[in-house]
Amino acid sequence: MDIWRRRKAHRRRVVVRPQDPEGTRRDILKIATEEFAENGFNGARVDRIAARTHTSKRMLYYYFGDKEGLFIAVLEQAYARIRKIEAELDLTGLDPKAALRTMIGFTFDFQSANEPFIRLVIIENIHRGEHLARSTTIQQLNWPVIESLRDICDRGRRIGVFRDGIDPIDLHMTISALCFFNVANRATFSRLFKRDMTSAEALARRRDIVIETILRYVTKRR
Amino acid sequence: MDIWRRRKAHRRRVVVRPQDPEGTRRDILKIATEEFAENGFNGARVDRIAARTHTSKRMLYYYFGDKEGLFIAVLEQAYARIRKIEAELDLTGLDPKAALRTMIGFTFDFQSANEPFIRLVIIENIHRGEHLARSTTIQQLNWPVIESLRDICDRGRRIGVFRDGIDPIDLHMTISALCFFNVANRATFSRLFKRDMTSAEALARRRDIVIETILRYVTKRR
Amino acid sequence: MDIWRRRKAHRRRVVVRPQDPEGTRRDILKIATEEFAENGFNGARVDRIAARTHTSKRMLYYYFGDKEGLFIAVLEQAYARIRKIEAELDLTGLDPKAALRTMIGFTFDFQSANEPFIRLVIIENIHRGEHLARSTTIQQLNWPVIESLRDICDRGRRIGVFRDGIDPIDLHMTISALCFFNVANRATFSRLFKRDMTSAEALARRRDIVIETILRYVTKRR
Amino acid sequence: MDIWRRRKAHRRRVVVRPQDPEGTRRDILKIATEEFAENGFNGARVDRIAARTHTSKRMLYYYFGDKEGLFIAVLEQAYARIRKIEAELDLTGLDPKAALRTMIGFTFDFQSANEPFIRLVIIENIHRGEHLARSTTIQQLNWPVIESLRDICDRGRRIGVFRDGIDPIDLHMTISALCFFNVANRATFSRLFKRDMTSAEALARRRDIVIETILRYVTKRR
DNA sequence: TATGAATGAGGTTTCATTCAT
DNA sequence: CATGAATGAAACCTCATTCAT
Repeated sequence: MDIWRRRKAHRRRVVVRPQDPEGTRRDILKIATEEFAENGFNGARVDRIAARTHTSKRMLYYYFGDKEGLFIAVLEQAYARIRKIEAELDLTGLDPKAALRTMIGFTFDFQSANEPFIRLVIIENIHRGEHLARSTTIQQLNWPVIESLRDICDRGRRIGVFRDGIDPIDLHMTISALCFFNVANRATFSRLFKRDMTSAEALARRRDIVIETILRYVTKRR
Repeated sequence: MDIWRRRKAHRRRVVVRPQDPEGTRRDILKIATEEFAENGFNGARVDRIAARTHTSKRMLYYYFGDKEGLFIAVLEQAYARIRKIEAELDLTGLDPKAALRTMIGFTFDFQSANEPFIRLVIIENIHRGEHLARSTTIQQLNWPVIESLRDICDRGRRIGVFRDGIDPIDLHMTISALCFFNVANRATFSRLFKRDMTSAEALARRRDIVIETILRYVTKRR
Repeated sequence: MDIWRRRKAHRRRVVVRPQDPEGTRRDILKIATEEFAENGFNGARVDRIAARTHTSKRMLYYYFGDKEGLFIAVLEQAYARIRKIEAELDLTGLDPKAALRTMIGFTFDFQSANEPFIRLVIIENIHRGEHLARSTTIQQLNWPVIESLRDICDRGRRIGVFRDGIDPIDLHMTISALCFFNVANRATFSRLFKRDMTSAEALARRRDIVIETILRYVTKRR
Repeated sequence: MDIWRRRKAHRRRVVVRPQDPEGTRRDILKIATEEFAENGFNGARVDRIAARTHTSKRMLYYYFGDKEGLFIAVLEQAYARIRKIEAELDLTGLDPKAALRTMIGFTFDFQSANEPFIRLVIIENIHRGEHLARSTTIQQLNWPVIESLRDICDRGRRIGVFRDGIDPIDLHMTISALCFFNVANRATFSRLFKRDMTSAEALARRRDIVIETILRYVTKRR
C-alpha cells in the first residue's frame, strides 16, 4: 500500500521543548494566576497567558480544557496553597489569647502579603462562586482554621478568659472580614477617605486594631 | 430565528416618543447599573444594555461617550445615592451607644439590601479604582458618615462610655469591613463553610454579632 | 463633564459600504450556498465565504448568528426555491400519462441541472436533518408536487389508465429516488461501474428509463 | 541538565499487551468506520477514534498514514465486505423473476440494515469520489451483481418473460437508487412529508413497491 | 512498539464602536 | 435625535499531526 507516499497536508518545522508535564502545568498555572488575579476572569487574556508561558497556547487547552477550566485550576491551587499554609501554623503551647492573637495576626499578614489570592476570591465572588461550585477539589478541603478556632475558643472558655457561645465559624467570618477588607477594598476606600492602607505603618496600625477588636469581642469581662 | 422577518422591519415603525433627555439618561443608567453589577466591567455587554434600554445604542454613546464613561456614570450615581441615604440617617436624640448601634445596623441593613451596589464597589476595586480616579464627582463627595462617627465618638468619650483614641475613619473601616463581607463574600464563604448567609435569621444573627463586636471595641471598661 | 474628551480606545479608519441589507443578505446567501454545497457543513469555511462576499465576516454573523444559522438559511432558501419552481410547472391540459411523464422529466432535468441543491440535501441527511428540524420555515412549506401527483393519479385511475392504490407520496418517493441517484451517487457509481453519467446522451438515456420505469409501474394492464 | 530529569509520574507503567497487528488494525478500522459514518470525513475526529480504540493515536498514524489514509481503508473494507456478501447470494435454481425478486429484496434488506455503509457511500460522493479514486483496491473489485443481473436478464429474455434491451448496469442503477433512497434520504424525506420510513411495516411496504416497480419494468407484456 | 506531550495553523465567534440614512 | 447596518481587531478554541522518551 502506498500510504507512506501520500502527500502530507501538514509539514512544518517542529520545535520541541523538553517534555516536563508537571513543570509545564506549574508554569502555566503560575502565569495564569497572575493574569486572572490582575484582570479578572473576563479581563484575562488567554493569549497573554500563553505568551508569558514557556509553552504555547495550545498546551494551555491541552492541560486545562478551556479558559474556565484554567481558572478553576487556578482557584484550586490558590485555595490549596492557603489551606496548606494555614495548616502549618503552630499554636501549640500558646494560651488561648495568645493563640488567637497569633492566628489573627497571621491571617492579616498573609492576606496583606497575598493580594493576588484576595483578588481571586473577590473575582470568584463576582461570579457568584460558579467555578468553585464546579470544583470538587476545593469543596473537599477541610478547613483546619475552623478546628483551631474551635479549640482556642473551648480552651479559653474553660479557663474562663473567653465568653460562652462563640461560634468558630462566626469568629472566622469576623477575622476574615476584617483582614480581607484591608486588601480587597483598598483602592476605593483609600481614595475616598484619603487614607493610606499599604504602608508598613498603616498595616501595623490596622493589624493592631483588628486584633484588638476581635480579642475584645471574645474576652469575658470580670 | 427571525431572520426572515427582518425584511419588514425596514419599514420603520415611527414611534413618536416624547423627547426626554433626562429620562433617557436615567433609563440607560438604570439598565447599565444592573448589567455592570451583574457582570463586571469586562463581562458587561454594551449590546445587552442597549437592547434592554428604551433607546438605541447610539444614544448610549451619545450620552456617555463610551463603555468606560458609562461605567463611571454608573459608579457616580451609585455613590451619590448611598451618600444621600447616609445623610438622611438621623441620629439626633440618641445617646452615643444607641447612635452607634443604629448606624451600624443601618449600614448592615443597607448593604444587605443593596447587593448591586456592593458588587459595583468590588468590581471597581478589582479595577484598582481607576474609574473612580477619573471621576471628579465622586471624589468631591464628602462623607457625612465620618462626621457622624466623629461626633458619636466625641460624645461617647466625653460622657465616659467610649475609650479614647478611636479614630472615626478606622471605625468606619471596621463597620464597612464587617457589613461588607457578608454580602461581598457570600458566595465563596457560604459554600466553603456550609453556612447560610442570606436567610432573615442568618442576617439577624450576624447583624447582632457585628454590632456587638464594634460596641465592645469602643466601649470603655470600668 | 469631560466625557467627550475621554481618550478613545478604538480609533480606526472606517470604510463603509452602501447599506443594502437585502442585497448583503442575498450576496452572503449565494456564496454560502456554493461553499456549503461544495464542502459540506464541516468542510465549509466561514472565512472562505466571507472572503468571496462583498461584505466582511462580521456581517455574516450579524445576519445569521453563526455558521449553523447560515447553513439553515441556505437550506431554507434552497428548499423555498425548488418549491417555487415546482409550483410553476403547469400540467393543465395534459392527459394523466403525459402529465406524469412531464413531471418526471421535469424533476429529472431539474435535479440534473442543480447539483448544488442535491448536495445540500445529501449533506443535510448526513446530519440527520438536524438543521431542517430547527427550521420552522421549511417544514411549513407545503409540497404542491404531492397534490399534483394525487390529481394525476386520480384522473388516471378514473379514466382507467392507471392502477388503483397508487399513493402519491410513494410515487413521489420513487420519482425522487430515481432522479436523485443519478446526481447524488454519480461519483461512486460511475467510477465503480465505469459508466458515464453526465454526458447529454447518458442523461437522456437514463431519463427515458426513469420515466418508463415509473410509467409502467402505474399503468393499468389490460 | 535537570530539565530532562523525569518525574516519578514518568516511570511508565508497562502494560504488556499481546502484540497483534491484525487485531489492532481491525480494532482501529471498526471504530473509524463508526466515526466516519456518523460524522463524515470532516466531522470525524482523529482524537475521538483514538480514544475509543484500544491503542494510541500513534498507532493510527503508524498503520494508516493519516486521516485520509484511514478513511480510504475504511471505505475499502466497507466495499469489500458488501461485495463479499453479494457474492454469497445464491440464486441458482430460481427462475428469472424469482431470482430478480430475491436479489432486489436482498439489496433492499441489506441496505436497510447497514445504514453506516450507506452513509459512507454518501459521504464519499460528497467528496466526489476522490478517496475511492485513490484506492486501487476498490476499483479492482469486480461486481458479481452485474454478472448475476446479466445472467438473470438473459435467461428471462430467452424464456420470454423479460423484455429485450435491459442493460444490467442500468438495472443495477435502478435497484440501487430505489433501495438507497430509503436509507440515504430518510431524514429529510420523512420529515418533510411526514412519513415513517423506518418501522418494519413501512420498510415491508416500500420493499414491495420497489420490487414491483422493477419487475414491471423488465417484464415483457403479452 | 507504545504513549502522553507538544505543535502551528487556522477555525469560529465576539466586542466595542461608528457610519448612513 | 434615532435606528439598523457595518466594521476591524482580537478573542477563544480546535484540529491533524509529530516528537521525545
